[in-house]
Amino acid sequence: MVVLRLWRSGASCQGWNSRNYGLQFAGMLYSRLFGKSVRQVPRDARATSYRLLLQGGFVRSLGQGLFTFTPLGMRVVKNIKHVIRQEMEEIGAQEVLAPLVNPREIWEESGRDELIEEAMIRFQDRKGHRLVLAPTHEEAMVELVRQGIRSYRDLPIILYQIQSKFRDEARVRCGLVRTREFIMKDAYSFHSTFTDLNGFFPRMFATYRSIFQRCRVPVIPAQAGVGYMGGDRSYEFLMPCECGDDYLIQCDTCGYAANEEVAVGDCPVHEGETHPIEAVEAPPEDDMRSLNALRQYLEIPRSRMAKAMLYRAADAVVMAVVRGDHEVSEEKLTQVLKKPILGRAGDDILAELQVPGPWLSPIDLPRRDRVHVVVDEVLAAETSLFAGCNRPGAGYVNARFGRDFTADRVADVIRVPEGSGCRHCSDGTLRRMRAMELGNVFRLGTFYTQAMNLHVNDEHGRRVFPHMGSYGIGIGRLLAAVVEANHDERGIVWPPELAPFSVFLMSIGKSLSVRRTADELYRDLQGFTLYDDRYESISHKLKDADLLGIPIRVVVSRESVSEGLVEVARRTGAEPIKVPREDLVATIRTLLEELEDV
RNA sequence: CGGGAUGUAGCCUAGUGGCUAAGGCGCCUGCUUUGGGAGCAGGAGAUCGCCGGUUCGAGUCCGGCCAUCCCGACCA
Repeated sequence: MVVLRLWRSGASCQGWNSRNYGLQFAGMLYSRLFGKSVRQVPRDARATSYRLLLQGGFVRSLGQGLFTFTPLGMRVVKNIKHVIRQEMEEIGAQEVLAPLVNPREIWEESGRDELIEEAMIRFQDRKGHRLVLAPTHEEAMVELVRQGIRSYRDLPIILYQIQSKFRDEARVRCGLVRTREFIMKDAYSFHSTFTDLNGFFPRMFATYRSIFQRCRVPVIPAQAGVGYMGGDRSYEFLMPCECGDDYLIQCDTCGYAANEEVAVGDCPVHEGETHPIEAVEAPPEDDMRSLNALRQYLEIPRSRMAKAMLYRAADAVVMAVVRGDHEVSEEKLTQVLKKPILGRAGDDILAELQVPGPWLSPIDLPRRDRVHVVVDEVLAAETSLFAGCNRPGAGYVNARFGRDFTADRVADVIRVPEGSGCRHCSDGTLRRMRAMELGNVFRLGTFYTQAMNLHVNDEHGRRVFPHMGSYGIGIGRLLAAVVEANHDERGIVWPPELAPFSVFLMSIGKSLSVRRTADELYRDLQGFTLYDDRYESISHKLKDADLLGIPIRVVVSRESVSEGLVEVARRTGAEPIKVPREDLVATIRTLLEELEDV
C-alpha cells in the first residue's frame, strides 16, 4: 500500500532527447531535471529552511516575498496538497476555487475594506471597476454561499480551496516563512446554529492535528487573537522556531498554551504602603525628552511607572495604561473594547487632545471626556506609582489608581511577561518562545453573514444568519516548517509522504555493466525514483543525495553488480545494506513502511 | 514605517583615487577520473545596482534613487 500511495506523484516523462540510452518512461533523470542543486547560496539566505531549499533546487526567489517553486519543490507542494485534500475530504469538505481578484464592493460590504489598510492591494481595471488582490477569501466564500443556499436544510456546508493570496506585508521573513504572495489552504464552514459550529470545531481540530502529524511538524495548538478576521475565538497551530514571528506562551507544568497576544497569567504586584501623591519636577536646566527619562533621573524602577499609550479606534480615542515594564496587547484591548484598534494615535490626535506624546498620563488629562481610559488590572492593583501629568518635565510619585486617576474600564490588557504564574494550574510558570504559525482555526460566528446579509430560513420559518468558521494553512510556510523540523547537517530529511521522490538511484563508475544495471533498476522503480545519471564524481552524487533528502538511496557499483547485489540505504541512520537485485522492490517497500510507521 | 547592513560574471569573494577589474565555484571544449563536492589543458562570461556630482583620472570619494537581507514596529 505504501509504495502504491507514493506512485501518485508520478513525474512526467523525461528523456525525449536524452543522451542516456534513450530512457523514455516516468520517473526523473537528474540530468534532465530543471533546478539543480547549487554549491553556494546567496549570503542573504540565512534561515536554515531557506538555505536548504535554495541549495537543493526546490525554490527560487523572484523578488521580495515572491517565490517560484521549481520541479522538485513543486512535487513536495503537490504531496502536501494531497495530504491536505485527503484530510479535508475526510471530514466532508468540498473543494472549490475562488478567484484571486475580488471586486472591492464585497470588501466594503463586510467592512474590512476600511479595516485592512496597506496590506491589501487595490487597483482598477480598464473600465474603472475597483478590484483588490484578495488577502483572504471570507468575502468571496460568503458571496458564493449566498448565491447557493436558501434553507437550513442546506447546512452545514464546508468548502475549501487551495489558492494564492496576496498580502503586501510590511516585512517578509526567512524565505518561505513569510512571503507576500503565498499558497494557502483555506476552508470555510457554515452552520445553522452556534451549537453546530461549536460541535464541528473539534473535528476540524483533529483534522489539523492529523495533517501536521503526517507532515512531521511538531505543532502546539494555542489560543489566539482574531485580528482583522473578526469573530470571537481562534486557535493557532504554532511550531516553536526562531524563524517565526509569533510568540508562544506555554506553561511548563500544565501545558496551557496561547499566543502572546492573548495569553493570560498572574503577575506579582509590589508590596508597600500607601503615601499621599506628590508632585515632582525635572531640574529646569535639564532638557528631558520623556516621562521615561524623568523616571530614570529619579531612579525609579520601570515597574513602578504608569505608562500610557494612545490608540485610535473606529469612533474613539483610547488610552491604555499599563506598568512601565509591561507591553500593551492591542489584541486584548480590541477584545475589551469590542471594536478594532486601528493603530497608535498620531500627532493630529495628540494636538487635538492637548497632550504631549512622550509625557502622556491618565492624571491631569486635559480632555478626559474625549478619551476612553482602560487601566490594566495589574497597574490598578499597584499602590505607589510614578506617573506623568501631561506636561513636559513634570510628574507625580506615590500615585494610585482610584484615588488619583480613574478609568472607564479596568481589564487585563498586557502581554503576559515570561515567568508569570499560570492561572490554569497551581504552580506552573509561563515560558515565552518564538514560534511559527502554521495553521489557524477561527470561530467567526455571524460576523460576515450578518455584514453581508447571508441568511436562511430555519425550521420555524425564521430568518437566521449562519454561524461561520474559517480554517487556514499556509502551504509554503508549512514546506519551510517541514524543512526546519526535518533536516540534519547534511541536508533535508523529507517525511516519506512529502518526499519529491521515494528513491534516489545512482551508480558508481562508468563500467558499462554497472550503468546498464542502474538503467534497468530505474525501469523497475519508475514513477517514484530520481535517477542521478550524471557523470559526476561519486562524492558529488552522495552529497546531492543527502542534500535532497530523498528517503531511500540505491547505489549500484561494480563490486555489488558482480555479486548480483545492490546497495540500499536510508537517508538517516543505519549503514547501507546489500540485497539481491530481485529483492530490491520488496526491500524498498519494507523500508518505506518502517519510515511511515515511525 | 523606523534602525542596521550589503550591492563587483550564474554563485561566493578580493580590490581602501592611478595601467587592460583579480581569484574560487559553476558553465563550454578535449583528455583523464569515480565510495564523500576529482585532475590537467584550453575557452566563454562584468556597461562594478541606477542617476548625478567632485577629480587630469571613480569599482573606490560625495549626494540622490533603486534593490536585497537582518532587527524592530505592524500583521491571518
